[in-house]
Amino acid sequence: MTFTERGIAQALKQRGLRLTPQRRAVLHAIAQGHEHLTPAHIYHKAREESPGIGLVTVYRTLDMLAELGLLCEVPTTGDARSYILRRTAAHHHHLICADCGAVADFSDCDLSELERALALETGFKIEGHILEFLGRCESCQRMSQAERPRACPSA
Amino acid sequence: MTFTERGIAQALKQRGLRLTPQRRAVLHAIAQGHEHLTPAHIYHKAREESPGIGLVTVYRTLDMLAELGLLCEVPTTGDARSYILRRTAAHHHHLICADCGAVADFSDCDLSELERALALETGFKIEGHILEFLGRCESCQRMSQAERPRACPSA
DNA sequence: TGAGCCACTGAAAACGGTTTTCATCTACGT
DNA sequence: ACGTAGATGAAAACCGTTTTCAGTGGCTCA
Repeated sequence: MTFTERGIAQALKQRGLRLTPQRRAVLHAIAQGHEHLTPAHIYHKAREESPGIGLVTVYRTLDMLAELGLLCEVPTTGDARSYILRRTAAHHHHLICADCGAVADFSDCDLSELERALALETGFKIEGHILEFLGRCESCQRMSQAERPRACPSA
Repeated sequence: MTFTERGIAQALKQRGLRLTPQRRAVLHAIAQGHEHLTPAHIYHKAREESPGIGLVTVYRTLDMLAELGLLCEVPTTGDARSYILRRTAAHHHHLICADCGAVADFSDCDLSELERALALETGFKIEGHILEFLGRCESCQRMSQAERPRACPSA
């Protein structure tokens, strides 16, 4: 599934949903963004195009897009949820800059071996995995020499 | 660092902190639990031992324990934060049952190769990773033949 | 033993993100 | 044009978390 307006309009229509100006504004806001996006973020961007839009509509649209599989909700340890564009329908992962939120995608994880071993060992039926790398992107590396406490799930 | 009352009491004392009955109750509640624990969860369990305890104290104690490195906050896509016991000081990951929340630990992830490749490719300085497997534990597999929509980050 | 300090506590209020409710509007097929 | 179901925005409700505040109690030092 590609992220084009026509494709999306079609996907909506198939389900009896409509592509309204507000939804368009949300889509554009998202299409511009290349990092993690919080609902508030998207709300502000969308207001530039559609000033009357309410935060509620943004939430509703995000839910809808997530349901269509066009957005991913990213698991976080923070307070606010965070979405990212699902650029490809294929399985992929992210590399996230802890400072500026920039995201790089990658898809070549090979965990099938590990999955098989774990399934055998634990009796779990494994249905998926979350894999995210955390780090600092090039430009943030340059800027920062400040120290910062690190959370738990890391090597 | 091991999860014994004496060890913890000592760790607290070192920092000028105290092991109060309330904190003890929270610790016991956590020690019993073998799955993901939300603050509310812990609160209810702790009340059995220390009925007067307030939710606030639970939050404070959790913060404290996380700071001491005894708990991990698990990244989630849901609303409520979730903690798990940090059984070992070593780097490790989790296998989580989507139905009942049971957690199995494992530690033999080998992502260093992938990390190196990504760092080279993207210029990121990689500082850690999140790896969680989602699935269904043995007993939940047996119980369920109900369908369930699946979230995005999965294979 | 008493005084004072400081960590700790619980209740209540504040807070911020998200969801629900409701009356109104509007896009779309006919 | 018309009717209808989907969509909208404002306000209120909700829920998890944090802050504030007054009070308590353990510890150290005189």
